[in-house]
Order: sequence, then C-alpha cells, then structure tokens
Amino acid sequence: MKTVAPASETTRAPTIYEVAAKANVSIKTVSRVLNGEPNVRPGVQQRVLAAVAELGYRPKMSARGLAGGRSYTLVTFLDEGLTMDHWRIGRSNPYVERLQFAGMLQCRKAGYHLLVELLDPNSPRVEQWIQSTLAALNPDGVILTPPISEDQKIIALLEQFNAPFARLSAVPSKAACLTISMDEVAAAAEATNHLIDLGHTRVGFISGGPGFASSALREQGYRAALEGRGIAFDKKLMSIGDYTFEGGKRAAAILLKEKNPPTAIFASNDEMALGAIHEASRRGLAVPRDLSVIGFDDFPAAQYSIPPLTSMRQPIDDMGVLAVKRLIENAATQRGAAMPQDRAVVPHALVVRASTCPPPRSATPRKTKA
Amino acid sequence: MKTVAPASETTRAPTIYEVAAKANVSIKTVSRVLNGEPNVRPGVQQRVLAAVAELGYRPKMSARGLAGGRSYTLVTFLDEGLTMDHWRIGRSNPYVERLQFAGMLQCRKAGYHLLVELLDPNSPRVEQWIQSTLAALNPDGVILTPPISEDQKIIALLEQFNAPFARLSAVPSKAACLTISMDEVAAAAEATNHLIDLGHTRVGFISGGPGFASSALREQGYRAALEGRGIAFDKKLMSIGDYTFEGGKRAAAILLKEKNPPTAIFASNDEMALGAIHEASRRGLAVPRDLSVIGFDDFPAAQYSIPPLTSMRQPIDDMGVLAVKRLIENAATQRGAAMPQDRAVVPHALVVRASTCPPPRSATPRKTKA
DNA sequence: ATGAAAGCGCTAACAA
DNA sequence: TTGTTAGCGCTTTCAT
Repeated sequence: MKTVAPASETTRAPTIYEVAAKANVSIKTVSRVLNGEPNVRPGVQQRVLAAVAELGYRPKMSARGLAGGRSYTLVTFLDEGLTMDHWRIGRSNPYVERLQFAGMLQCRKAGYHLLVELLDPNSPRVEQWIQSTLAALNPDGVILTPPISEDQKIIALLEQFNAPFARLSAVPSKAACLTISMDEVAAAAEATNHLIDLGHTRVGFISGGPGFASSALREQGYRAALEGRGIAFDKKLMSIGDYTFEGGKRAAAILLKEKNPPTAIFASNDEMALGAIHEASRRGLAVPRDLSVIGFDDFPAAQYSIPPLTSMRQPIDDMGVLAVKRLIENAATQRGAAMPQDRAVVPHALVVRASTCPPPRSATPRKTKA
Repeated sequence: MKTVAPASETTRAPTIYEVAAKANVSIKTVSRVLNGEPNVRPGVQQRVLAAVAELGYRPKMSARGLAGGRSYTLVTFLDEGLTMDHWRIGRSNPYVERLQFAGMLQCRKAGYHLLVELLDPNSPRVEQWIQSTLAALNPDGVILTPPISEDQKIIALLEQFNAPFARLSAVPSKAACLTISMDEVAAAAEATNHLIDLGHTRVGFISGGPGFASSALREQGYRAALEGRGIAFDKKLMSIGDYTFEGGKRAAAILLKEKNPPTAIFASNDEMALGAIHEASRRGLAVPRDLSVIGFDDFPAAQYSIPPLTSMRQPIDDMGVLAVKRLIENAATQRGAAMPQDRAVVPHALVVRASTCPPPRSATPRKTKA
C-alpha cells in the first residue's frame, strides 16, 4: 500500500495521509499524536513521530483551521489613527514593537501566529469591520491595546461576537475578558518618591494624553506620593502633555518658565521625558545637574538618550507574553468560548540611570565639573 | 427558501451559502463576484454585493486557503540570531519595524496578511524548518531580509521548494526571485560628496558589519567619491564597525585618536553615526562644529538625535511595499509559480539635518558661541 | 453566463 | 486503543 511520492523536481508538501501510510496507522491516529490527544500507545506514537520527522510534515494551518475551528492565530488590534500618525511622522513605536515581538515569540512556542490589524473605533462601520475581520481570520484570541482597549463600544462588540480577548488596560471591565495591567498608581508614586528621596521638593509633573486612562492614574500616583511625603501639591508644577516628544517639550517649557521652577520633572512617559530634556538643554539647563528628569515606560530609547533616562519600567513584554499565554490556554481548553472575566497585574520596576540626581541646592554638596 | 438565521444571542459568521441564498444565485456565482472573475452579469453582481454587504460577509481565510491553494498570506523571514540579539538588549529595530509596517499596510489593501518568522540559517535543520514552515503557512510569497537574503543556501532552498520570494539585498542573484535594493554605491558616494562639498578633505569612514553585503558597497561608494574628487584615500581614515552603536563609538574613537583626525565622518549606518557623535562629545568635540557626522539609513532616531542627524535615506518602506505588491501580483497571475528572476532598484535621497557643516578651519569663518 | 459536484487537508463525532 | 465517515467553507473542474 505504499504510495510512492512522485519524485518531482520541486519537493511537494506531504499530507497527513502520507504520514499515516508511512507509519502504518490511520490519519486519525496521526492527528491524535500531533495534537497530544490520549489513547495512543507509545510504540505507535514513536512510529508516527518518526514518519513526521522523516517527511518534514507539518499540518497545514488552513486545513486545521477549517476543520477544527481553531486557527492557531491570534490578532492584535491597534488604534488605526494613532498608529498611522506615528507611522507618517516616521516615528518608531516601541510599545507596539515590544508587544508584538514578545507576543510573537510566545506564540511560536505553541505553534501559533500573531497578526496585527488596525481598527478605527470611530468608523461608522466598526461593527461590520470587526465582525468580518473576525470571520475572515477566525482568530483564537484577540489582544486589545490602548486606547481601544478602553473603548466601551469595542469591548461590547468583541463580547457580542463571542471572541476571547485580552485587554491591555489600566481600567477594569466587567466584560468577559482578561484585563492585563501594571499598577499605574503605585508605579507613578514610586517614580515620584525616587525624586523626593533624592531631596527634591519642587517636583513637576507632565501629564499624558487625554483618551488614555493611564494618564490620569499616573497623575494620581504623583499626587499621592506628594501627599504621602507631606509636600503640598502645587498646580503650577503640573503641565499638560500628550505622550509625544513635542508635547513634552512644550509642557516642560511652561514648567521651566515659572519664577520658581521645579528642580525635577516626572514626565508620564519616556517620549515626553526626552522632550523635557531637550527643552532643558535648549534653555541651558544641564540634566541632571540643574534638573532631574524621570520618565515612565522605560522604552528602548531611554537607555541611549543623553543622559540615559531614569524611568519606571512598564512591563510591556510580560503583558504581551501573558496575554498570548492565556489566550492560547483558553483556546486549548475552552474550545473557542469567551475568556472568563479576569484581571492580572504585572510587576513594574524603577530603572535608575543618569537623568536624576539630588537638586542643585540640596544637602548633598555634589560638585559637577562646570 | 429563506433560511431564517437563528437569532442566537451571539452573532455567527455567515457563510457563502447564506450569501448565495440571499442573492438567489449559486455559491459559485458568489465566489465569482468576490474574486473578480468574469462572466457575471452586472445585475447579478449587484445582488450578490448587496447580500454580502448586508450580511457583513467575508470569506474565511482558512477555507479559501484550503480550497484554492492561495493563503492570502505573505511571510517575512528575519535572521533569528540577529533579531534575538536586538531583542534581548532591548533595542528597537527600525529596519524591521518600518519594513513590517509598510508591508502590512500594502497587504491590507489587497486583503492580504503579513506574518513574521525567524529563521536560523546556521541551524542544521534549516531545510526541514523551511519546508515545514512553508507547508504549514502555505504563504503566497516570502520576503527575505538581510543577511539571510544573501545566504546562498537559503536562496537555493526557497527556490527548490518553489516558493515565490523577494530578496531585500544589494547583491544580485540568479535565482528565480525578485531582488530589491537601493543603489548602495551611488548613495554612499553621494553621502561622501555631501561632506566634500562642505569643504571637508579629511573624511573618515566607518564600515559596517561583516556578513552584510551592503557594508562593502558603501565603502566602495566612499572610495569612489574620494577618487572622483581627487582626494587620496587614506587608510588611517577607515575604521571597522559592526552596524551597532557601540561599534560606532569604538570605531570613532580610533579615528579621533589619530594625530591628524578627520574633520568629518561618514558612518555606514545611523546607529554607528549616533555612536560616533556620542564618542565625539565624550572627547569634548562638538558636532558638527568640530566634527561633521553623516549616517546612512535615515532611521527614525536620526531626526531626534542631538544634533539631528544628516543621513542618506534607505527607502525601506518603498522596498517593503514593492516586495508585497509584486508578490501579490505574482500570486494572482501565476497561481503559485515562482517569481521570474528580476531586479528592482528603489531611489534613495540625502536628508540634510544638523550634524554636518563646513570644517572648522575651512573658508567659511562661521563662529559658534564657545 | 451560471450551476452541480468534487475535493483541498484536516478534526470531530462515532464506531469498532 | 484505533479506524471510519462526515463535514468545515471555500475554489475548482466540468457541465449546461
């Protein structure tokens, strides 16, 4: 019963039938082995595995997807407007890059694949769009990134279509999904305390983009830290940014123009922190000698800026890995059912580099070469 | 004959049968309309389109892939070692990011999807790995990035498996594939000439990574420009880098230590240029006042460095778009056959920013505030 | 110009 | 413990 493979010039992909034939078992048994199902004797399993190895066989995703309902595919939805803006200015997008790559690596371990899709929450036809995208891709899970992870309509839609999904967001949701976040408030407080510990009492704050829940939480942490250390909150030390480099520059400029300017600035993301540093040096201020700056996110650029940026690490890699892990787990055990409502908080960490030091007129009489 | 959709609580994805029923045609006709095949009367087409819109129907990728052989998927192969190194140090990878995103956007336009796969050309089982990956994904096309786009074994394997593929590489290949590149030599010469035009005669060069064909070509362009302007090539002005920030620093240090150091440095990529700038300021040299630095690639970081980096733009976006376009075109017309051997050169452009200016002791007596 | 029937390569019931 | 038989939702022949 041996089917001689046509020795064509170009190698053809083997099918499950060829593996079954070579191992002298039925295709179902091959399927069992490949999917780790029980009820296969070790000996048979060995034969099948050997045949698989010899043929270099790998089940075709489309066939599996069609027959089994599982696509072995996860999809990340990114906010279309935001992403395209980034793209057009030619800026890199570390959040997406890290998330995507971490997710991809985790997917690989399970034979999964990760796709990226852009989603415009303001389009009049989001519903249709989501439905048809889910239908076309039939993903085993969806990862929602900010700010669409905070969009109630999107969340409701995903729930309605019964898609298992994980939200990367600091705000909880009652929807049937996994919400992954870091403790934004505590992290922001720790960042602020780092500055206070250094001796700073006039600590400026640059807030983030409206539309991002994280922004308000980071501000909340900043204020909590101040209060906890008995430092009065000063409205003049707060400036509104938008999570961009330019916004950071503008916000810093306002702060630095004050008659009694801050000796340290906590920018609620790295890009703005870099903008603040830029603005400081533009005004002849040396960082950190004259002004300490701490960021938030600890994105790649933080380590290569001048000076290297002290920052609060957002564990985006870990979040991506966790999202993927849980989604795949869910697909494997719940057969496509929605995720049970759940929440996961991933630990953050302060990364001290060279952009923070005690204030100029502080107790520490540290001299810097003028 | 109307099948009433079960008004279940969770919306279910419609199939081609439902569309056909609603439009009163056979599923084959629906298929024709969806795939733009001929022999459909306008009226019928309208009916079908209306039904599709009403149902929010989108053909399921896996079904299409299984039945038609086309997967509507393209895959990019990245060098595994290189990519993982980048990843681990927490560096961003603009080349991949831009390529990936540009490709993804182009894919979207055609209903395609772009996947990323890591490929280790040194693994003893690359062949198996490639074969099984191609079998599993059944991509309509493959995009090869440097340095694996220059790996003869990989190229041969892809050709053997009959996969249509596009190489992003400066070196030609006789293989059945599309080779996309920029004119590295001309671009490097132009970058060098920019410096010479500014009045520099002692122009240093930092070469790139061994294993990248681009490196040798850029050096070639540098030497050609020198020769073209009657400037003698000086071995002492050449330093070996490795396309990394650190490598750029080290290479610049060697150049700057010379008794008669260069007044300008052409680093053969942006990362090294940034490293060179870093090294220069570490030695108390102001860029560009004391030392002009020009990069190559024009990656995002170039515009945000201090000072903003003058660089030769590598049109990586355009290359990605072109690769995707041609691969999809091929899939649509050649039904999975390999690409005809072809070559495409994408135009480059010099982007002048603030890291280059005339040399200190040049004709231009420009004063900078000390 | 349109439709009927036959798979694509798997997984999922259901037998044995 | 294993194999048989249906489909999954499409695209292809090949009729008509």
